[in-house]
Amino acid sequence: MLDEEMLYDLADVFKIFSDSTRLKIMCSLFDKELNVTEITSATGVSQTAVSHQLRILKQNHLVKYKRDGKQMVYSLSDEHVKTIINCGIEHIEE
Amino acid sequence: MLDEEMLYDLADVFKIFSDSTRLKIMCSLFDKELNVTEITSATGVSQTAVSHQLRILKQNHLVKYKRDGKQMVYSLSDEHVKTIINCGIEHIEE
DNA sequence: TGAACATATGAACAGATATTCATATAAATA
DNA sequence: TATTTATATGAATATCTGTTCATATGTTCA
Repeated sequence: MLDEEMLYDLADVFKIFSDSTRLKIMCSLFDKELNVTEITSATGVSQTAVSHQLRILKQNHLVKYKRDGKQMVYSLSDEHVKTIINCGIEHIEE
Repeated sequence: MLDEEMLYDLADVFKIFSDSTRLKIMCSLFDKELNVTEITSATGVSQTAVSHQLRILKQNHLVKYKRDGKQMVYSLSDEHVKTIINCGIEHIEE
C-alpha cells in the first residue's frame, strides 16, 4: 500500500485529467502549440473557461507557455501528459 | 483531436481514479483479494464509505466480487487498474 | 426461527468544482 | 495616447460528489 500522502498526490493527478474541458485543451495541444484564441476555437469552449482551466494546467505543470506579442502560446509540458492520456484511452478501448 | 464522446468517456475513467478512498481500496487489492471488512481495516475508511465506493468501482468494472458465505470478496477486475495507477505514479515521481 | 454478523442502500448534508458574467491587465497600433 | 485585441481574474451560482447516519438485506448458526 502506498503511503497516505502519495495517494493524495495521485488522486490530484487524476483529478486534473478527469475534466473534459481540460482534456480537450490538452488534446488540442497534442502535436502543436497554440495560443488561447486558437485553443478556444479548437475546443469550442468559451475564452473565460479556457483561461480558468489553463491556469489549473499551468499550476500543475502540465502545460507551459510563452508570450508572443499580444498572445500567449501554450504547449504541453512534457511527454507525461500524452502517456497518461494514452493509458486512459487503452483502458476504454479494452 | 478525439471525438467528443470519447473525451467524456476518458474523463469518466480518470474521475474514478481521482478519489483517494477509491485509490486506497484499489491499492489494498493490488495483489490479493479481500472481503469488505478487510478492506475497511486495511484502508481505515468507514464500512459505509467503503461500500459506496465499491459500488462505483463495480459499476465501472474495475473490481469484481464473489460471495463467500456471509462475506463478499473483492478483487481487481484486470491489469488495467494497475497499469493506470502505475502510470500516475510515474508522473509524480518524474 | 431468532440472534448475530456482514454488507448494501437511501436520504441528507457539506465541500469541491466548473461555468458565466463583469471587469481588469497587457500589448499593439493608429 | 486612445483604442482595439488578447488574455486573465474574481465573484456568484449551480452542479456534482463523498461522507455520515439510519436502516435494510442477506447469511450463518445456536
